[in-house]
Amino acid sequence: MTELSKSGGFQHAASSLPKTYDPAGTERKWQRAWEKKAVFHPDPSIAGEPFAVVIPPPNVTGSLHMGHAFNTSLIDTIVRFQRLQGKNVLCLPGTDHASIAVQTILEKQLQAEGITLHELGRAAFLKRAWKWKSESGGRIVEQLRRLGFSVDWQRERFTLDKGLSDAVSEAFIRLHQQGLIYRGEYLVNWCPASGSAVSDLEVEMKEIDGYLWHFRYPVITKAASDEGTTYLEVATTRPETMMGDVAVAVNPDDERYRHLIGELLILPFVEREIPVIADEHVDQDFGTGCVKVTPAHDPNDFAIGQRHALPQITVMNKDGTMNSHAGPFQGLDRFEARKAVVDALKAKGLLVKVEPYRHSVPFSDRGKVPVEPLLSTQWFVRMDSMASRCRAHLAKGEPRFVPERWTKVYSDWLTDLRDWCVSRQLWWGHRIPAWFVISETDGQIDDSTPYVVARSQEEALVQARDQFGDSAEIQQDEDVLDTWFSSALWPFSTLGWPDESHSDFNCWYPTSTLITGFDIIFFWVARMTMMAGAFTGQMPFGDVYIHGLVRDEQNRKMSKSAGNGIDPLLLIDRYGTDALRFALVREVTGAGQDIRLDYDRKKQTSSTVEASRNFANKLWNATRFALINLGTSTKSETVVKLDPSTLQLSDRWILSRLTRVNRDSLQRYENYGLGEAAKGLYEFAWNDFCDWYLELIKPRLNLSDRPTEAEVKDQQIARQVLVKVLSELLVMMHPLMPHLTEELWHGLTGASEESFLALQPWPSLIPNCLDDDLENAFSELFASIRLVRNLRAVAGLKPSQEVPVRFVTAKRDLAIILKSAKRDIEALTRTNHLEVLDPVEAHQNPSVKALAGVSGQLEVLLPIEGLVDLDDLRSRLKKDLVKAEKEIAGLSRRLENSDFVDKAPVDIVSDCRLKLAEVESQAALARKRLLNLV
RNA sequence: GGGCGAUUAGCUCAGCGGUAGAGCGCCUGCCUUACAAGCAGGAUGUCCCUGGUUCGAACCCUGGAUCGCCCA
Repeated sequence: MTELSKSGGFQHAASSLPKTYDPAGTERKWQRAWEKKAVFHPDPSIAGEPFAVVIPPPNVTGSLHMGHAFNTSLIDTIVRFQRLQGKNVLCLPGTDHASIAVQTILEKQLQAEGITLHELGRAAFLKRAWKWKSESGGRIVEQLRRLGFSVDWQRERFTLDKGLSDAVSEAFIRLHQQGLIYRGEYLVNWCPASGSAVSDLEVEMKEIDGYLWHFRYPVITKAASDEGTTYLEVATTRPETMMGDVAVAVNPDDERYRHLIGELLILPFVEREIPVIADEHVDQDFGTGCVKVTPAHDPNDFAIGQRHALPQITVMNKDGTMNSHAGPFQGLDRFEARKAVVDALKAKGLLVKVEPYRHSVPFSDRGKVPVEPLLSTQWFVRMDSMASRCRAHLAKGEPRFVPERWTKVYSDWLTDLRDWCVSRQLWWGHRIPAWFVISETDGQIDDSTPYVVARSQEEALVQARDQFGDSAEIQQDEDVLDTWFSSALWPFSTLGWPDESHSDFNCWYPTSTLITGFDIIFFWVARMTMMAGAFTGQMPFGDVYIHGLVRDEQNRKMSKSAGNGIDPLLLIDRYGTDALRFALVREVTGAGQDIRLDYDRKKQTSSTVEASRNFANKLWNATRFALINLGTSTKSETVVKLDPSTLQLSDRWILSRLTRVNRDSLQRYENYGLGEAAKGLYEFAWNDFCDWYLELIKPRLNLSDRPTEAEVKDQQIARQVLVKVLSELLVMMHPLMPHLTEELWHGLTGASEESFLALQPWPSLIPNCLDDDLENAFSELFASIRLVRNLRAVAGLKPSQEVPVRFVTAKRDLAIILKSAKRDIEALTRTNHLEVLDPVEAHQNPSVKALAGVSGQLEVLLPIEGLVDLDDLRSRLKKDLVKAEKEIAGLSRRLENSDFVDKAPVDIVSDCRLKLAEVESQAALARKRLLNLV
C-alpha cells in the first residue's frame, strides 16, 4: 500500500496490491496529477467539436453541501463522458460574490468589534471584504476539488473579477441605452434585516397564524349629521399601517355601502380625513367588505392608489420602525406598533373584534424576517421585451429542457413577469454605473436629479458636462446591483464577453448544456436566457438538464436552518469520493425527481454510499485478479486484435455483453440517463463480468504444471479478452468513478504518467459482436448451474463434496452448449461427473433415486440417494407442484380464451403455449418424483 | 384558486400494455488462492383506491385519496 502511493502506480507491484481499495491516497494523487498536467485545460484553437458547460457558481461564502455534491457529480459525469467522446470540452468553474451573505458576515464581525458600518466607511469596508474573500472565500472551491471535478481551474472566475465586472457595467449601460433600465419610486420588497430592497424572487410566502382585526373609522360628513356618529368597519391583518391609510374602498355593487361612497372618514390618532371610494377589485365577502387603502405599504393598495390618484403616505422607516407620519406611534418597532395601535383602538372603543386568521406573509429569503412593502426609489430592469424574446426562442425549442416538463414552468414564468428590481442598498457588489448630476439639484440627490450612465467616473463627467455645462458636478449612485444580475451574464461573461472576438467566446459560446436544480430556474436559468438573448442574440445553452434536490433520510429538504444537512465531506472521508458520486448518480431517474439519501445520523453511515464503496472495491479486486493472472508480459497483448476463430464461447458471450453495455451506456450518457448508465454498468461489471466471466476463465488461466501448447495458447486468449473487457469497462465507468478508474487503468495498461484515462477515446463498438442467441444460451446455462447449486443446498451437501450430475434435455442447441461448457459447469458446481443426455438416452439408462429439478426445458438430476432428508424433499416437491399448478391454471385460462388466441400477437400466444408445456412438464416431474418417494 | 410530481418487497427505488425487479436489510451455508466491503443458495408484494379502454393494465383513460413541490 505504501508502495502504491510512493510509486504512483502499481503496475510493477501486482502481488503487493492491497486487498481493499483505499480511496484517500488515490484521490489526492489523481486530483493533483490532473491539475498539474492541466488535463482539463482545453485549447480553443485545436480541432474537435466544442462542448462547454459552465457550473452554477456557488456562493463564495458557502461550504460544500449535498446539493453541490449532487450537481457536481452530474455535471462531471457528463463532461467526462463528452471528453471520452473526443470533444474539446470546457467545464468552467467559479463562484459568485453573494452581496447580502458576505455583507451579513462582515457586519457581524464589525458588531463584535463594536464598529458600525458607517464609522468604518465604504472603502475600508470593501478592503475588509476582499481580505475576507481571499482568506475564507476559497473554501468551497477547495471542496469542489475534492469531488474530483474536472473543470479548468485556470479559467476559474469570480463575479467581482475585473473582466466580469466590466461585463456587468457594459450590460447595464447597454440595457440603459435600450431603455430597458429605469429608475423610479415604486413599492418594493424591503428587507429590514439586510437594509436593502430585494427582488420578488427573494421573497417567500409563508402561511402564518395571525389575526384579523376589525375596527371602526368614524364617518364625519353626511351621515354624521343624522343621529350620532356612524362608523365604517374595516378588517386588516396589519393595523400598524393604518396611519398610512388614504382611503377606504368598497365595491361599487355593494348595497351596504353604496350610500357612503364619496363620504369622508376621520382617521383616528392622526385625525386625517380620508374618502370612501368605490373600486371593483374589492371583495365584498372578505371581512366587512371595506378595505382600508394604504398605498405605501401594500401592493394591492398601491394599485388601488394608482387607479384613484391617491397620495402615498409612508409610516415606516427603513429599519422597520415607525416614522413621524405614525403620530403617537413614532419610534416604535413595526411589531410593537401593531400592539400599541390595537390597544389604543380598544381604548377608544373603536376595536370591534379580533379573529384568528391564517394568512400568507412575505418573508425575506436571506433575512428570514417579514418583508416590508415599502415605497422607495430603485433601479429596475424592464422584463417584457426580454421575456418575449425568450418565449420566441422557446417556440423553436431553445433551450431544450430535460426533463421536458420544466419547459412549461419556465415559459409560464416568462409570461406576465414583473420588472426586476436590481438595486441593492449594500456595498459589496457591482456599484451601479450611474452618476447623479448633483449640481442640478443643489448637491442633493432626489427623484428629480438627472443622471448619466457611463463606464467610468471620467466618462460620466464628460457626459455630464456635455449635457449640463462645464460646472456640472457628479456623484455615483451608492447602490450595488443584485448578485443575480452578474450571474445572469455568467455563460458569456466568463468566456470573454463583451469581447466577442475572444477565442473562448468564439469556440464555446453558446455553451452546450446547463446542469442545475429546478430551484433556480427563475433566479438563474431564465435570467441567463433573457440577458443572453439581449446581448448575444442567442440562447446561452442548447440543453438545460434539470435535476432534483437531495433530501434527507426523512424526505425533508436539507437546509442550514433545519440542521438536517448531510456533510458530503464526511461521507467522502468514510467511503471515498467515487463512492459518493456513484451513489448520487445512480439514484437519478429519468424523470428528474428528488433523491433521498439514506443516512444514519448517529453512526454517520449511509448504506447507499456504502454499497457504492463496495462496488468500487469490487472493481479494484477484479483488476487485482487480472493483474495476478496476467503474468508479466501483458501490456502489448491488450492491443492485439482478437481472432474470432480462437475465442471460446464464453469469450464471445462476454464480448457480446460488453458490446451491449457499451451501446446502452453510450445512449444513456448522451440522453441524460445517468442513473440508468450507472446501473447498467454496475450490473455488467458485477454480474456478467465478475460473477460469471471471471469464474469461467479461472481454469483457463490456471494452467497445470505441464500445459499443452493449445492450453497455453488458450490462456493467452483468455488473458487478452480479460484485459480488453476490463480496460473498456474502466473507460465506460470513468465518468462515474474517475479516481478509481484512472488508478486501475494505469495499473492494468501500464500507461505512462503522462497519459490519462480521462482523455482516452470511448471504446469502439465491436462490429457483428452482439449475439442474442448466444446470450440466451448462456442465460440457460447459468440457470442450469444455479439449479444444480440449489439442489446441492437443498440436499445439504458440503461445498467441498463432489457429486455426479445428470442433465436431461430434448433441446438440441441447449445440449450442445451444455456439453461444450461441461468443464465449466463441473468447476462451478463441484460436480465430478456431468452427463448431458436426451430423454431417450436417459430412459434407456435410468438413474437411481435422485434429487431433481427443472429449469426451462432442462431436467437436472442429482443421484445422491441416501444423502437426502426425504421429508424435506417431499415438502419441497409439494411446494414446487403447487406453484406449477397455479401457473398452469393461469396460463390455461388465457389460452382457453378465444379472444386472447385470436387477438393477441402470435408470438405472445406461442410463448404462452411454450410456457404452459414447460410448466406442465415441471408439474409432471414433481408428481413423478413424489410418487417415487413414497 | 391554478399547475406539477409521487404512491410498487421491511427500507430506498427501477420497470410504464404480455402477468413484478434491483440494492440494502432478512434467513441458510461458506474465510472456495481477486474481493467477508466477499461467495453460493433462499424467503418476501391486494404494484394507493375506483370505475373504464383492451384478449390482457403496475403501466393507458375517468374520478378520488394521501404526501410533497411550484405559482397566485
